[in-house]
Amino acid sequence: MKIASWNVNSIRARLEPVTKWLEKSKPDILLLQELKGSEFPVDYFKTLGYESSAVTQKSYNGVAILSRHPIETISTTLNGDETDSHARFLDTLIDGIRVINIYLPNGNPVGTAKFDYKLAWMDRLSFLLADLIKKDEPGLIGGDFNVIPEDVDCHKPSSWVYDAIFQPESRSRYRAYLAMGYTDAFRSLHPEESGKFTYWDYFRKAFEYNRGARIDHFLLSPKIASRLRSCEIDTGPRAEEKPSDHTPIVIELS
DNA sequence: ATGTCGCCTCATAGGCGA
Repeated sequence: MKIASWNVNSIRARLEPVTKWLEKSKPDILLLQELKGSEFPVDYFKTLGYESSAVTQKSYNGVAILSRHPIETISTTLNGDETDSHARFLDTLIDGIRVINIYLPNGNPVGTAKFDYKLAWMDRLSFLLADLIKKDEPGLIGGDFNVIPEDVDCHKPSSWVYDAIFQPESRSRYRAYLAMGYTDAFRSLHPEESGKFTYWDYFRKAFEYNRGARIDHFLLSPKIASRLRSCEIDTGPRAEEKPSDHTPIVIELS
C-alpha cells in the first residue's frame, strides 16, 4: 500500500503536475493540501481511477484525499473550536486504516493571533491523536504540518529562528505527538540523513541550492508503525516547470 | 527588508497568505 502527501499550492494551477505524478507513481492514496479554491475536480480524478473526498474553501486552505479504494469520510472538521471555519482537516477510513489529512496552520507572523491559532490547533489535534492511541487504532496522520521538527530538518536554523514553523512552542507540540507513541515515518527510516526537505521557497533559487525545510510528515500510530516499509521524498515534481513550492512525500506499508 | 507564487477584487494593480 503506497500512500503519499503533497501540498500542491492550488489544485487548479497544479492539475497537470498532479496528473503526471499520479500516472508515474501510482499511489493507492494521495493526500492533498492547499487546494486554494471552492471547486474540487471530483469527476476528473474519477476518470483517472481515483475516488475523492475534499474539504474546500474559497481562496485559501483546502484538503482532499484521492484513493483507489473506497473512502468513508468520518469528519471534515477538527474538534475543539466550533468557530473554526478553515478547511484544514479531513478524517477518513480507507481499507481499515484511519487516514487523516491535515493542513496545519502556518502561524506567521509570530506574536499575532495567527500564531495563537496555530498552537491552539496543535493542541486540538493532540486530543484526537491521544484518542487514536487509546483505542489502539491503525491510523496515520499525513500532510503539511508546518513544523520543522529538529535543526537537521532545515538547511540553516539561523534563517528560521523568527518563523512560526521553527518556534519552540510549535516544535515541542510536534515532539509531544512523538512522545505519545507516534512514529515520524521519514525520520524513523532515515535517522541520520540531513538535507532532506519537502518544501523550498520560490525565492532566490532556494530549490537549486537545496535551502529548504522538512515540514510535510507522516505520523503513524503504534498499531500500524510495524507495517512501514519505506518513506521517501520525491523531489522530481519540485524541479519541473511551474511547480508547487512543496514536493510529495511517499510511504509504503506492508 | 527582500525575494516569488496564486488567489481574489471596490479587477488588468494591489493586497493577502504563504
